[in-house]
Amino acid sequence: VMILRSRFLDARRKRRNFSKQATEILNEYFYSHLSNPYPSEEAKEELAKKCSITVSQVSNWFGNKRIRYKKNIGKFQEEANLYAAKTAVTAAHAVAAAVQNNQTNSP
Amino acid sequence: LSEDKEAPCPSEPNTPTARTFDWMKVKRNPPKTAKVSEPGLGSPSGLRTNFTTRQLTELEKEFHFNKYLSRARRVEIAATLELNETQVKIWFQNRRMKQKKREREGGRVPPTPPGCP
DNA sequence: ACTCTATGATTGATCGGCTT
DNA sequence: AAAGCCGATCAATCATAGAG
Repeated sequence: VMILRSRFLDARRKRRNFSKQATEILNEYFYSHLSNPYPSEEAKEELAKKCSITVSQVSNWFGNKRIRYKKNIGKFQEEANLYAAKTAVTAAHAVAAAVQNNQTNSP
Repeated sequence: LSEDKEAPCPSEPNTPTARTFDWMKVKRNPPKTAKVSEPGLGSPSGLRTNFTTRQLTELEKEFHFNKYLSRARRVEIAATLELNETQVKIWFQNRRMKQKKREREGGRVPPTPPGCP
């Protein structure tokens, strides 16, 4: 029975927490998209690059975050308010800037 | 300014931030492992089946032989390992996804990157 | 040093969409 | 109409890193 556990004991063993900065970026995205925290493949790639982690790790992070968030919304209330206030506006401005930048550009 | 498009708030129209969106309400149906018409076998409970080492070893062996299973082969495997055909089918599906994920992300980087004490 | 919580990864199984 | 596959996700769990 216990030997059945030895089935794994592989990668899952040596785990490293992401850098404080990476977590910051992921949380900013999560809370600024709380209405629909499902980044597209492209968004995941971008986040992965910014965080210096793999796309799979980004997927794992969002998967865990979503499940754990809805499991106990109250526990994340503070964090939610913190990031929502800090990034919501910034995100909107970023989008506007991107659109404008896209228009004035012609490669 | 205009508001966003989504705002499914059933109750509690209050709360400045952190509203309840529908993705937070998503609930998955419990696993239907085993058939109701097949008594005495497997586990009718809606619990996640824990595959034994023997089962995993056999499945893995078969996978290396064929990435895809034929109906006949699936029936054989299922009988031998005491699993549903569905479980075997799903296992192969997940295994293929896992394989693809590895190939995609196996873009070596661990040869000599960070510390190696 | 130890107990308890936070967190990354794994995986059997589900959901929706598309193909055969 | 039905069954299989894909891609994404869920949900429970494992094992470890970190807080107290």
